[in-house]
Amino acid sequence: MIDDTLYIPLHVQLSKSLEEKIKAQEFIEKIPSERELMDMYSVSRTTVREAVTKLVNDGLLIKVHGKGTYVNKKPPIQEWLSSLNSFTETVRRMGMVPTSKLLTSKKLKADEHKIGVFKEEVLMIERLRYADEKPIAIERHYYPLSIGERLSKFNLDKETIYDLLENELGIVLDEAEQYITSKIIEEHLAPYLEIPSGSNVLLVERTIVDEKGNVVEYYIGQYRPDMYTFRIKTKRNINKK
Amino acid sequence: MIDDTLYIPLHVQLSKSLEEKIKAQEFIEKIPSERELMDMYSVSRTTVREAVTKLVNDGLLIKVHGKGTYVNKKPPIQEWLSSLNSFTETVRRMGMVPTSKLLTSKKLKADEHKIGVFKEEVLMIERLRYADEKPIAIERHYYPLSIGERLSKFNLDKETIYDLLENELGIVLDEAEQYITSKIIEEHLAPYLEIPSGSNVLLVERTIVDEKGNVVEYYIGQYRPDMYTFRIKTKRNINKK
DNA sequence: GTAAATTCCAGGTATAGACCAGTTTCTGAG
DNA sequence: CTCAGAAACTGGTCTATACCTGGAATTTAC
Repeated sequence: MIDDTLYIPLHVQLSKSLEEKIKAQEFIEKIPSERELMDMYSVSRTTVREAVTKLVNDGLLIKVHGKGTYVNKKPPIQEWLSSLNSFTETVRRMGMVPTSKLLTSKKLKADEHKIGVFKEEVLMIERLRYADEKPIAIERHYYPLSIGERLSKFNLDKETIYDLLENELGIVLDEAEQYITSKIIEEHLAPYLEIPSGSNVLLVERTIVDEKGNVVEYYIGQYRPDMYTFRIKTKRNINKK
Repeated sequence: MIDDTLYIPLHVQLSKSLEEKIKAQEFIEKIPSERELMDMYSVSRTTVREAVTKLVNDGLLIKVHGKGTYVNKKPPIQEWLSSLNSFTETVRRMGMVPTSKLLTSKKLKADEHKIGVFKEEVLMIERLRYADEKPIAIERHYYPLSIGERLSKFNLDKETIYDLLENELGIVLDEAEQYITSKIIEEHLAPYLEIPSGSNVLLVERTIVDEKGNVVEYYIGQYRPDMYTFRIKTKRNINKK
């Protein structure tokens, strides 16, 4: 079950194994106690706790002192909003496989979509996003042409856009301002997400700027609320003095 | 420096001590090695690592294998209950007048609803929130009785609860974890928000803990999505070199 | 019968010690 | 003098052990 001849740390192997069993519904509500896991996998309690702590931080498990460790039944995908993450990163961290399908990629006059942040032409990229082959969201990215033209040379089905921006185009994503609300899905998009038209979606609107304050991206995402939750952890006094 | 006669766990004390020193610029770039910290504080390496790991997760420190642990010079922006949480403040900033109507205030057994967030009885406060006399949200706050009984002596139609908690009751709100998603409104609440039953609402779920990790509040808010948007400003966390 | 005490099992904290894996620095052979 | 290689750092992994606190069931006392 766990192989210590591999180079992979035991707590990582254990963590993955637990994650698979959770997804496979082998643990429905409660997972075995830490001491039981010690025996089951023949590792020390420290290793068990390290593996479990990882899954707790990822939001998959919830520990209750004196009772046990439980499977979190909230929607499977939770986006961590205290740092700027992409769909790809988020889905992957939840132990699922993210994929994309490119729907549209075209130039637009900035005023067509009433996008105040851009003045001239923009490139609009529309993608359908999947997690484990289930459609989760429709995302629309808008870029100034200077960025968009370089971006459109890549395979946007495979690549994660933010990696491309940062690593291939050398653009630094610095700050983002996001709005989250909910609305009725745009009629023609309902079939893509495999939900009835008239359903509600989570709407995310985002503007990203670089270090100099230039708008790098404007983004609109529509997410299935039964599959996606935004998660925010805040702590006081970190930057306050 | 560290007192093990207190009830506070050593790794928490150490973590706080390090956090203070980081903020006080006592560690400018690199913090002492784990083995040095062991000697400085007379604790085991496990304890040191636990304390450091916490600060790494919070984004204050960055570990580099073989080199050392460094102070993150771009700590993530973490908005507290400013734009994101305080209904009162948010509405006021939009130039509207926030008001409240107390719907319910009663004691409940804790066990029906939640897994282990509360152990004993709780006080539940249910309020209808208005902006310029239009109903916007229904909020439910749950408090342990020790807090709830003191809280219920105040006029909850007028006061903002978080001000009361901090300024009147002297309770320190330290960390909050929140989930934002969307769902169908609870049938009986639809008339309060003046929307058709079956409408979608923005759902916010939140747990706030104090410095020792005790749960101070559990909260559920249901917002009219046509009237309310959550705004979050984030900075990309750079975990590289 | 019911309430208090006991016991067991859960996670929480903490120690000491061993060894592994990158990185830098020192050192000695050529 | 150069530079390979050892030594001496760093964090990373892992074991074994001990005792604490919280929750719940069971036993015991009244």
